[in-house]
Amino acid sequence: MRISELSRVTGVPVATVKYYLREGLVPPGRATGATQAQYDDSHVLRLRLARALVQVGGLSVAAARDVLSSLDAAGDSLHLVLGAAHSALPPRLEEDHEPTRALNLAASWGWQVHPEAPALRQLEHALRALDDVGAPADGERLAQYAEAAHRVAEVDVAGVPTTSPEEAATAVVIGTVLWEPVLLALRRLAQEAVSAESLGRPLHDAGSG
Amino acid sequence: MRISELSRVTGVPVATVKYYLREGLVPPGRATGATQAQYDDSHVLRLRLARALVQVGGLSVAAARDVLSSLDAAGDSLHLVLGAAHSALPPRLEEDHEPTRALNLAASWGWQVHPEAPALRQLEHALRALDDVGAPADGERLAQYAEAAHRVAEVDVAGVPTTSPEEAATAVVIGTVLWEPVLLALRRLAQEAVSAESLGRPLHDAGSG
DNA sequence: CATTATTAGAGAGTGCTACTCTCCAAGTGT
DNA sequence: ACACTTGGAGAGTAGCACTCTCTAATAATG
Repeated sequence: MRISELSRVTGVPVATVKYYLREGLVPPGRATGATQAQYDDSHVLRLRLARALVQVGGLSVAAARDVLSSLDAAGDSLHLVLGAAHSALPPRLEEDHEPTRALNLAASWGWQVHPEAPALRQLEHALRALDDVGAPADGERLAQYAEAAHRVAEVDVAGVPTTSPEEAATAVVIGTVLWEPVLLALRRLAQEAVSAESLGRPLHDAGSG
Repeated sequence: MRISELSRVTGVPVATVKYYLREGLVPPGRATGATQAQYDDSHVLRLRLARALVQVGGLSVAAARDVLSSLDAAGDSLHLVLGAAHSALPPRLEEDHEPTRALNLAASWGWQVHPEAPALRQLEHALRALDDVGAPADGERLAQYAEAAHRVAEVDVAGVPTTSPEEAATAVVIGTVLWEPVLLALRRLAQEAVSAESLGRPLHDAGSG
């Protein structure tokens, strides 16, 4: 197919497809002439994945490129793919501190993590932000969060197919990046539901009594 | 204190403090003249909260203003504060579909949610993105996620103080927006830990066998 | 073969956001 | 008195994700 059909099938504007092509999110089509190229189903899938990483996963175009290219070159290790995905995910921290607290917490839960893991710094950053705001994280709440996170992570890892390295790598990226918004949406939904039954009504009624 | 001290104490550049003042994230100081104003501890706290919402929570300046102002006018209902926080949180969806699947799921778990809840549309959007990418969400995984999300939400709601409406409202915002990155970081950390023990080693070894 | 539409590719332009800089009269500290 | 700081507002900047424009080459059609 040509670029206009690729655009029509995916719903991504032609100009944007060209932009993604230029930025390397999508590999070039098979050139059949100086001003002509052919695209196939793999381009369709790749473009959709790129689009989802950017629009749903919240990755910048540059970050999405990194993740997608790690996906190409990753028959070797799924850890590299996971690392690439983690490095690409927001938030992007400009100033970072030594993740001492985060390391201690991870150790206290028996989690074996690389000391340079971006998630460690993200956790440290988030914890310090809670301090600054006058609401430091308490251990109990953190432990509950950690347990929930661990449960989810187990599901994530269990969901990775062992059929082929390519499929596995793609599944890791999807599981890491695209399931994240699912988790956030579910948390917010659950907050609503829980607050409706345990906070909303009592507080509403308590207003006059 | 004057603006330069406010800046020094919080680590936010004077120019940025002025910008936040202009945008209404931080209330004006008590004017003592045409070119002089006094700020106090409440301004310090407010500035830190604004900064955290923007830099850690990922809110836009406009969204942070909305959340913070809902916080001011919310002795009435914590639901309004929660709703404001949820509406302000990314991702910002431009095109949205009817959240039929999300509604069904919520109902199937017995979650009572408002049909117009932003989180519903976010969930619907995320589910469709998974479809597009050729990896539709399976019910089992969703159920596991939902259970984890529900557990976290219960902790969130339980952590809201009942001392005063102001404190409660602030706690809701902090719990919703600033604990979100904590959860994400923990999930990524757990993914690393779990994948190291159950994916990494086997796959590494299997490379040659 | 003539004509019209489409295309690849690259450069430039746009709209938006979050700052950051510049100014200046008014006020402060010594 | 006089250098220095401040509040406030307007203008400028940088980065990002597109989006438009242009050109020569090709495809489609009669």
